[in-house]
Amino acid sequence: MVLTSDREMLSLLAPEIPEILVQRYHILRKIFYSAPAGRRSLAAYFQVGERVIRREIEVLRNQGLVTVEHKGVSLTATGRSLVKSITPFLKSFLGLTVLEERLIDLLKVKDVIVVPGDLENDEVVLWEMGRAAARILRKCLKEGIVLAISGGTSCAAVADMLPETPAPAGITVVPARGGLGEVVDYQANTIAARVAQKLKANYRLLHLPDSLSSKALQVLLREKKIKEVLDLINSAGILVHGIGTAEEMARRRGADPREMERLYKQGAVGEVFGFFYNSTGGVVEHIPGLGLYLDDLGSRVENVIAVAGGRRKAAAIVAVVGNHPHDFLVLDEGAAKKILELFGEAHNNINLV
Amino acid sequence: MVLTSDREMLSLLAPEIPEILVQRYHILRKIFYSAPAGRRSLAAYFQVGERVIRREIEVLRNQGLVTVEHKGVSLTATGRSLVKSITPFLKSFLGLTVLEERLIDLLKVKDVIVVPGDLENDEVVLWEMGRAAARILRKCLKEGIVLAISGGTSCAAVADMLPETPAPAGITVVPARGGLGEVVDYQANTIAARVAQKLKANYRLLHLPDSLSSKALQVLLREKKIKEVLDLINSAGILVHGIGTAEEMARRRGADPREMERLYKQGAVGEVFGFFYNSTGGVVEHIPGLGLYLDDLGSRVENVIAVAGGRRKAAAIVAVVGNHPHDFLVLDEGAAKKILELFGEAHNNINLV
DNA sequence: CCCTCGTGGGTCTTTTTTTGACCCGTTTCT
DNA sequence: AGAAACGGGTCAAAAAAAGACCCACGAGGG
Repeated sequence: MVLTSDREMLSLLAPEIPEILVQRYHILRKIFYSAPAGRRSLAAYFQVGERVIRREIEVLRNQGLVTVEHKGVSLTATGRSLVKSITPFLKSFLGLTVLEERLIDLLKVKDVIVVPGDLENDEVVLWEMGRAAARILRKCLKEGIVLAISGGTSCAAVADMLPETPAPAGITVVPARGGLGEVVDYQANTIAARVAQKLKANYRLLHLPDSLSSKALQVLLREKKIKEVLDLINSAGILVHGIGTAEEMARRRGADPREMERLYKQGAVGEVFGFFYNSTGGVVEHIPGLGLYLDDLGSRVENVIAVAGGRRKAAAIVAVVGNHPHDFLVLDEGAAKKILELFGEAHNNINLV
Repeated sequence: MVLTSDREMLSLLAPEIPEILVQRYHILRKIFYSAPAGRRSLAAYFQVGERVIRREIEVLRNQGLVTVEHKGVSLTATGRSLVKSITPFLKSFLGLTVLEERLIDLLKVKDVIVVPGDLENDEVVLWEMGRAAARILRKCLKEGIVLAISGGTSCAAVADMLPETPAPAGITVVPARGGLGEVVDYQANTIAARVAQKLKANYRLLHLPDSLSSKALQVLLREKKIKEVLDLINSAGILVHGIGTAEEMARRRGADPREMERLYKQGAVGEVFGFFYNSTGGVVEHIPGLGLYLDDLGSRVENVIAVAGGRRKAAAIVAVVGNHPHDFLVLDEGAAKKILELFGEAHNNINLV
């Protein structure tokens, strides 16, 4: 037998390590995002005994990674830098590197970032995905480029996690589509504005609902102001978007039972921008809307960053990303593993907390 | 704070790891060298409870690294390959890489290999040093070259650990000096013969005691057979030698108390080939002998490999190697750390079993 | 202002793990 | 044949981990 990586050696020699490492990292990461954090709340969060957390905190404090005050536990500078920089290493530990490579291969995309954890069990994963996507986003930024960003919690996380460091000049941020849903924080307009603010960039908004009758569309397209924004959107050089499950998105768009049934029969599993995709990546339905018009997503846009997490989105991710020339995909471990399951692949990875 | 290596990160996140790792590796290594090994003998060897070993063995067996039969515990193929290939990784874990770099810098040698463990506590370390030196030796072998090797336990270990894989043709192995001491296994002649056998090379022996009167020397030098061997020795392209402490070597050479006193007063700490070095590397005494005549060791020899281990040899190693253009130095962790102590350097490394 | 809530810390008991100390049957080598 | 060494089993002691609780403190809200 040939031992390839240091990680393998370590796991072989000390099989108990990965678990410890992962748990501790998760705790550290949680503290990173929600400091100051209390013992009890952490314990509740990870669904373990308080004493367990207590012990871990003690270790971490001895290591100088956290400080513990009356307000709760926070990270030291070392701790913060550890959370930020440990990912590549931890990833190899969790077998995420392997996951990423498999997904790049299966989905034919440029790059895949798998964030450790499961969005559905651990809200921190969402922020982590946001950070990962934000990192990619920043690398794609060029002077004078137009950045289109869609709505949803994933894109909101990207906006949240985007650092406020200086960006190239002349960037314009636009929402990829019109308004959808009720929560203002998750609407494309809101997110676009927040991103623009962080990048110190200009932004234009689309003050319209996403779903309109064809007639209304025709009228609005003649509006100069709206036309301008739409042109901007369609000249975007970067696109950041989430991915929805067909069912959920149909419901959110207020589809009636008949429409739902039709979608189901057509095998729709994923949705982006009002396009419903079946599992082989075909568009089965299209809700007319204002904004990015792409039946082949990303063919015109140079950099597309898709962000989605959670096991339940696995099929949707495959449907949407797997058959389009997306450049980047950011997802979580849960979704990544589920996708491999869908492809009938075994993944003998370390199972974690 | 900037985190440089994965090892640092791991040690920071899980400080209990290194210890586990090192202990388990040491056990594995011991089994590697003395399989089949019994629980009780291992426990006695490492001076821990039998049950501790038992538990470790269980883990290792679950990992498929060892098999346990009635004869004792042995390594599986995986286990063997682990022991052989883990060294670089483990070294970084033990901070040995740092040690090596410091020593290269301090002693001004081409390369330093530090073997984990302490020769004085763990006999396995000797074999490990032998293996390390043998590896270097094999790399230096070229067709038609003359290899001179001296006596002592260290060089014997090199001979033992030398694999019997095919070597370049036309190699001649010679003892670096005449006979010394009583144990035939550790005499240069014996070792040279064993090395030659393993390399399937020719060898010539020096059937003479190392210490002779000047008169006898003169006579013998005129002997053609002896002259031939001596010429061979002095045309050596590779030299493998151990390093002795001045005190020990003087005693072994049968020095009387007066001579001992003189050596002590002259500050002799190290010995090689009858040359006694003080701590600054000066030759303070020279016992005339037959063989390699080098007051500047290695000036004519292309590749010199010095092998020595144990804390008590630290000063000797510095004296001998530190001031000569030796190419390679193989030593153990104990000696390496002691040397840094001698140089007044702190070494905050992981302390092990 | 007090009162509540969440915080870290202390302490006790229970549970689990680890370790020590045996003994036993078998194999191996002398 | 017999001694020595092997793995394995077992039980009790010890240690470590975890659970459960209470306390004093301080921030924030009524």
